[in-house]
Amino acid sequence: MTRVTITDVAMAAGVSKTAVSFAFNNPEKLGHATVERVLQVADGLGYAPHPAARALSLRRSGTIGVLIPQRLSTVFANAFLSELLQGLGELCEKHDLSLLLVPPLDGSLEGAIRAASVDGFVSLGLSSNDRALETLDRLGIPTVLVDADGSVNHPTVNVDDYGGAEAAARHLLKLGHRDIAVIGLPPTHAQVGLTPTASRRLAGYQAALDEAGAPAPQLITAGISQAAGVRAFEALGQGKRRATAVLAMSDMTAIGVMSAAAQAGVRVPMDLSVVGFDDLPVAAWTNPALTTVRQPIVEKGRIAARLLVQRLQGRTVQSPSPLATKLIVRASTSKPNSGGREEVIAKNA
Amino acid sequence: MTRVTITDVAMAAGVSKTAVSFAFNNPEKLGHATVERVLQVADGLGYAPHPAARALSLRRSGTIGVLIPQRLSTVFANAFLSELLQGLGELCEKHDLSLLLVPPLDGSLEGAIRAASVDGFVSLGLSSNDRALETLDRLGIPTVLVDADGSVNHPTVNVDDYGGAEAAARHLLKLGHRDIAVIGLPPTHAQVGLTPTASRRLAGYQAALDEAGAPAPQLITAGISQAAGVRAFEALGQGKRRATAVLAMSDMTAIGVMSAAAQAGVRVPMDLSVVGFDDLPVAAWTNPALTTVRQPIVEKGRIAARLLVQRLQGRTVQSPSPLATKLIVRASTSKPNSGGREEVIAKNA
DNA sequence: GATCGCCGCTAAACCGTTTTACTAAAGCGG
DNA sequence: CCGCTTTAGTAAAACGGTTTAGCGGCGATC
Repeated sequence: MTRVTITDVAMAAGVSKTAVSFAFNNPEKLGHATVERVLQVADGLGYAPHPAARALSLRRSGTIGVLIPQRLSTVFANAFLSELLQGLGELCEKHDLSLLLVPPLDGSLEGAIRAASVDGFVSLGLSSNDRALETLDRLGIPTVLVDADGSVNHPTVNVDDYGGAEAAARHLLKLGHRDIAVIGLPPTHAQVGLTPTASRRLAGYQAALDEAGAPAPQLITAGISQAAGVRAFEALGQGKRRATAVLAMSDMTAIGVMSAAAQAGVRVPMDLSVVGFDDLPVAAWTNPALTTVRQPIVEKGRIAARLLVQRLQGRTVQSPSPLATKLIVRASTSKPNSGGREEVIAKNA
Repeated sequence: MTRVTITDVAMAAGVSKTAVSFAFNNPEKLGHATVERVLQVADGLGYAPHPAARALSLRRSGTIGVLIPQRLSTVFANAFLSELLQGLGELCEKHDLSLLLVPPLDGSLEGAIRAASVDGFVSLGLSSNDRALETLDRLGIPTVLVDADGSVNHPTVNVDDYGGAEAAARHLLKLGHRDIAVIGLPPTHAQVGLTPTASRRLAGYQAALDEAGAPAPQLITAGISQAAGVRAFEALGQGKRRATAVLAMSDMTAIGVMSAAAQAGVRVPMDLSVVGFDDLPVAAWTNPALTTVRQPIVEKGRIAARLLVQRLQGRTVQSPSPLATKLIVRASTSKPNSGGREEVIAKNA
């Protein structure tokens, strides 16, 4: 039992392949009666055009790829991608496009790129020297960058990472913190240095600290996951002068820090203030609710998809200016030592 | 500037197309020197085989589709899919497969199915009478069902929804609740009745209530999202006899109920007990932490992917027995009126 | 009454791979 | 030096669609 092809339909309807193709795609080129009959026969046989054959002939697949620099099990543990896909999905559905998730294949993003049958890519967090970008250019596949360095070749969607980070650090400084730890995003797959996002945020933190004459922060490089936050909390303890506040570059990391803190009997925010980044939905539900920097992730996805669709339609597009970020102050930050262990115990007694 | 094809490489290397193909796929059929030269030339030209052409010729695309019965922006608002994709992704990466997200195109899942260039499908929450299933059968695409009715044609991965629901209801009954509301999942796209999952859970709730001789629950049909939970909470208020406990079929819905409750000054669990379903990571972080039924979503994804891969390799596979669910008791449930508003106020006074 | 244009349809080329069947040359034992 | 088997490579036929160029027939035009 093999798949029914256009030839089968043509024979069954007593017409040529061309006629069948026209019946579906250019019905006005055929007599009304013929169209009717062909469609009837096709339906009866359960015919559906072979997607790959169609893609080969049309030179388009109706699919856009999402280039993901890490393993799916890692990256889906963070709601960031979910949010982005909401935005991407919204536009894709509007334009009848499918979404292909493209993680590194066999450890290599470049291989995955070559193997993906897509009309264009939305690529996440690639720095401008990434070899994957080079591959994209050589293949000439339209691409929109998200969370990347500015690029001449490709439109790029970014948020104001620098400003958001600066606001977060200033918030802590204003509360009176001096000893601050920064938990950085680790380099992703085959990335030489920091991700573009991470380095912009780091610069923002640094600027605020410098401005206030605060000492250099303890820099901890952890992952993007909750588990990474736990590890980061442990690293925190080892410093001679324990930081009173933590700036995390992702909400999930911040959550990991908070849960590890709770485990260790360190109270947030009394003993340790924690600031996240992203403002994922979950940030509002944690206990205490997380102070964090909001970035419009869904909107980022929408814009990226819109830009890509426009490029696919042949229009030339420009990178939008960075989207605004905003500090959302909730309950995970307070003045340092605003109720240390002893103090709390005393109160309860 | 057009894409470089196998013919270009062949000409540049002074060999036939066949030789180029062999150099990549059957190097042992060629002389060592030739292979070397061809690969060199190909690399120099930046050649990558056209995925669609390859798929057409090989009769496989190296992609598996995830059939999603709702819009991406809806379904990604719930971490359920993220979890499932972690499991699916894990196995796909191991087997060098990509994942294509296939939501209803233009409102129709069937159209999306026909247009998708995939080797197989993992399909979510389709009931056995869904027309999409019929389409899959006619096209003869290997499919594994998740959260579906048992099917003769396709292996199916399910969890013990009935048992989990029963345990949840019993928990509330044991605490002393009698007036219980059930918040059901709504029918998904083009679904005639409840989703298979929803009806199994409903049966489980019902069985426990019947067994205890409790009155029939107030049945509220809301969505899967947090917003749906908020709506459900409002519907709750309208009944003459206000329920003292809520059984939600999804953690996100439960969270929506809790936040709406907080907004309305109704305290959880003192005034209202809430039980979720899924045990998404977020359930542990809410305030109060959510009592819920745990199901192994990641594992479900892994198993579904493994089954599909085996089918693709030509092996015949059997549906595994339903995976265990487990009630996780946290802080969102307690005895009814265990501290009603008045009581609390009195205490504080 | 020949010509023009239009309608309805088809043959054949093309998209870019893989693979089967075949050939020319080389190696080798007798 | 002659047949026989490898070896190294190629031509051509798939795979299943779309699209271009063209062809016969027929009513309207001059």
